[in-house]
Amino acid sequence: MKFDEIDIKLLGLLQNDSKRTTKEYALQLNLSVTAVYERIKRLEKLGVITNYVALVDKKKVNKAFTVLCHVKLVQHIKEYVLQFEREILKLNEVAECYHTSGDYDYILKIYVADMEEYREFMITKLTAINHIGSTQSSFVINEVKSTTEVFV
Amino acid sequence: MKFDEIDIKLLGLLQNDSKRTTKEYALQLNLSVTAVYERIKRLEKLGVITNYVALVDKKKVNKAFTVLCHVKLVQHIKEYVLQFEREILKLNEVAECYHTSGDYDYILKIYVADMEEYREFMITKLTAINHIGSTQSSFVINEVKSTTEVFV
DNA sequence: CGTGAAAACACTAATGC
DNA sequence: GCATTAGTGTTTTCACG
Repeated sequence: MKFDEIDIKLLGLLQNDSKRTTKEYALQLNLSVTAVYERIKRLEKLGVITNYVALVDKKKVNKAFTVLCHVKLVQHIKEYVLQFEREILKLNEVAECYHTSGDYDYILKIYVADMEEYREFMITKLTAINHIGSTQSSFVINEVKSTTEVFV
Repeated sequence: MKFDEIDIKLLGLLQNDSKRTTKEYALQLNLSVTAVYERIKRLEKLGVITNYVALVDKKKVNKAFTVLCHVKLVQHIKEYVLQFEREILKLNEVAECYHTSGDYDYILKIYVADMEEYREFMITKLTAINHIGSTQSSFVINEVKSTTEVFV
């Protein structure tokens, strides 16, 4: 897939604010409205842009307590892996879950209200999943950087 | 701040797809177009919805190699912390950076094309920052779950 | 890629429930 | 706080040059 300078700039703009008008993007890119419109449609059709979403302030909805939790399974049997992953998908508190190399098997990003809610989550939901060997929770002290933008 | 059931449903809808028409949301919520419109405006004004963005498929833009990098500083002096954080903000490859409790000081999410680009990033950009004690890279084998939604 | 025109939608406002 | 209606102005969308 080939992207020129304009595509890359446009992706940058759309990844930071998708609610502006095509006219505004056109002005910034020194193009006509249709040209921009067609580029956007092309990026959508190609699947480069997967969707458009609203971003929510965690503090305003009382989910400002972020935890990065490292999980190790007791064994790496396919059955255990699949079951763990299936269960994780059901947990709304888990925003992200990555199967990783290194000391732990999985790294999860979890949004809850506070420590109490996290405790509750750990006891009743996370460790309720079978085959978990150990967990190590890293509490987020400060969000230095947090962007959804993939820099092309 | 108070949110009723409808607000919560609406936030869920908008966090998953913000490009639908007010009419469509109205239908799903069994409300009129104006009612939904006013709720959205209220959520925006209150700062609950911070902005709207396009999400990009990392694979399609050749940034599918995700690394979670754990960073430890040599010392936790304010000056070192601030300098590190200031430098991190400049690195486009770093999508997220959290100051955390636990064994490491920071956990970073990094998007690059492949291992080679990661190596280059480590050498020329990350470890070029002063006061870094040690790093530990966890490579993402599989993205089990990845959502921008904050579950209210 | 640009122009121009029609269709769809966002937005505002007023009335009444 | 919501439904309905009506009206205006933008924006999206698309045929065509």
